[in-house]
Amino acid sequence: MKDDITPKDQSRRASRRGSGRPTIADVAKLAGVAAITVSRALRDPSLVSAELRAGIDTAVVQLGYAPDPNARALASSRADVIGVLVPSLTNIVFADTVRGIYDELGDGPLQIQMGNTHYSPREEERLIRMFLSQRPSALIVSGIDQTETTRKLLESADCPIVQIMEYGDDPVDMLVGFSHFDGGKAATNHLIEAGYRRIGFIGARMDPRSQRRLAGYRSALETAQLFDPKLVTTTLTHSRVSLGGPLLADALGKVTDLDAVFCNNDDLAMGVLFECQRAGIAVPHSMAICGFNDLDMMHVAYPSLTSVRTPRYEIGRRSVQMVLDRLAGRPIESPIVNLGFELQVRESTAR
Amino acid sequence: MKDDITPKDQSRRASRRGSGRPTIADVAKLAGVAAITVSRALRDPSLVSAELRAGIDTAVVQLGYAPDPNARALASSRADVIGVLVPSLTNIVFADTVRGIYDELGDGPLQIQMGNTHYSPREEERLIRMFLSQRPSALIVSGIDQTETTRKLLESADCPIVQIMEYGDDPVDMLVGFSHFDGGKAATNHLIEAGYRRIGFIGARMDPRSQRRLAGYRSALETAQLFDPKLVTTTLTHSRVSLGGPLLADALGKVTDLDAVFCNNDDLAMGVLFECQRAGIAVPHSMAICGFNDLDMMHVAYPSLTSVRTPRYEIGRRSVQMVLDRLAGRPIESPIVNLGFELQVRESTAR
DNA sequence: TTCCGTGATGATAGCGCTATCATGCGATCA
DNA sequence: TGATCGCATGATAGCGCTATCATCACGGAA
Repeated sequence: MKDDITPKDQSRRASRRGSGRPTIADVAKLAGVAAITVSRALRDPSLVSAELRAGIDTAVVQLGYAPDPNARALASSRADVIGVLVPSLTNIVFADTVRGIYDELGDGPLQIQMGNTHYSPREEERLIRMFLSQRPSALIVSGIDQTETTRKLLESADCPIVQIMEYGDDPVDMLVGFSHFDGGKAATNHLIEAGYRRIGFIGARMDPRSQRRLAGYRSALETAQLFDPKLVTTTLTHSRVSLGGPLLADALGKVTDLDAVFCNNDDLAMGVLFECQRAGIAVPHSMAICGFNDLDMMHVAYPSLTSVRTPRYEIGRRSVQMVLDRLAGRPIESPIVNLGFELQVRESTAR
Repeated sequence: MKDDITPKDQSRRASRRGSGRPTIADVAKLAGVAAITVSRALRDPSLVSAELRAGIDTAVVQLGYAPDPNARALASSRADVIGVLVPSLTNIVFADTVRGIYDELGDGPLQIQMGNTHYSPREEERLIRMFLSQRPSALIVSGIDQTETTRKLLESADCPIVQIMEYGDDPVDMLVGFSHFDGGKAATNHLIEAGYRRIGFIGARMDPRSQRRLAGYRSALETAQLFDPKLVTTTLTHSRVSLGGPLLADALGKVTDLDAVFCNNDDLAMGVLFECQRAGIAVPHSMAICGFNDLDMMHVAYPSLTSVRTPRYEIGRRSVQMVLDRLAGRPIESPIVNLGFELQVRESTAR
């Protein structure tokens, strides 16, 4: 067993470098064709006759050959990588979207390179520069509020770009999302129609999407002549369930007759619910609660919580579809896709 | 504005291929040194004299040069990429861990390539093969239950490997995690000590870690002579808050005098709490609830929920530290790190 | 003085793959 | 029948970078 060196090992051993793994040249030799033919057979079998293809496939299996993505990327100046930029990895909203992206990509050749911007436009710019140096096949970025420099970088990148999560009319290239303004407005209108009059807004980490939801909330209240700046309670710290209670307390400190809250997201809504339970505030009679995103927990909470269902997972899938269509040269129906949202009315807002 | 072609563009235009971006050769020419010197200055400035370094840095900035990671990987047969394999992207446990990994890597040269195994060992094997074809700098994989083939693949990979999330004495290379068996046992012992006697187990998607928590639960109950197979209620579907209620109902159908449940994770525990509220079951008097992981929501729930706090984020950071130490040739204190857990006793288990 | 070691720099030759152009061959057309 | 075309295959030359070895200047030891 100790001298079982294969011929390949020996030839490799003589060379100075190399990985020891079979290369396209090894496959070519075994199959009795030129390396370039193997390359073609692997990338697009229709370019090679059936006989050669069979021989090549056999050789590939026999050697356990796997193409080197780095060599491929260098030679073709195009990496089989999609860069994905999200502001947070732990925010379930983006986690769902990223899951949609992975699912839609399946076990195809495209890999994902993920970047976490931590809600920082500067960090986003740095990551985009870094990603572009790899010549990705496409870039998927969150939001539409890039810095001017970032936008120029994206515009001059020669690959498909998809901006996700938001709706807007001036994407760098393609866009898929929904209107946060409309979502905030719809939720607030629902509370108004349900008969609530002192409707607060509770928000954490006021990123651009949160700001737009707030703007929608404000627009609805102003139309109904119910807006009051004191109704708005926000903080810059990142959102979490345990922030809901303190923010509600803040809000009640400013507006004692508060009878409803539109929470910037479901975590806060859940925290508000717990705080109400603890403080003995009846939901929905004394306090209505509406969340945003409609996470799974919302419909089982007691009382069940009204929320705005957002198409997070679908956004991920759709963005990849658009990228794949573009890469395959297929026509894109529309470069701007609005996937909408759906208000889920439940016990927490039924007076 | 239409004829503003720079000299670089013109020379590039003459060549058949190329990206149009400045290369190391451009920097070298501008700085008046050889390409290899630029390469050295970029990778390890101490190899190059201060004067040359200054000139090179200037040229880099002036040209906006960024190294091509693909070319680098090809030439050095080592990509600046760490492969990370997790079973789920939306499970907050892994999201926290991945966040720790990203945070510890910071803006260093190493990138992350993430793979989602969907709790499938076969998929894990496929992804590891794919990752290895890139010659990653390191691999971080979840759990210790790889297939035999996968384990061999990992053992023969010539890069650091860290298995995370679990504790065991036979890692492929390095390991950082904690004992799920002990966690399950500690939680169950707490319930026993608190005076509960009919303690159920509720679990979803019984992956290996869940199985070990169940084994810990069972061990504790058997020691106390309280075990009864009917106490265990599990399902294979993936865990979510809305599964807690139905599972509790199942459990109560089998064991009418159930007085406590140890939930496989916090989502289920939260679902169980809501179901109790809805069904009018007093927590903790008639039903104790204990979760696992101690997500943020647990301590603000009403009543607050007992849980086992797990070092998810820290596992991510530590795994990267171990990888970086190894890559830098620094000594590793111990290849096996047990980060432990901490039982957080709250209202939901205080009879 | 001679020699060798050391450290900085350079020349060369790939890494494994693919873009590009060249070749050969049979089919098609006037 | 010869010109022409399309198609399958091959030869060649890089993609942008780094491993390896070569070179050179300098300083200290013998």
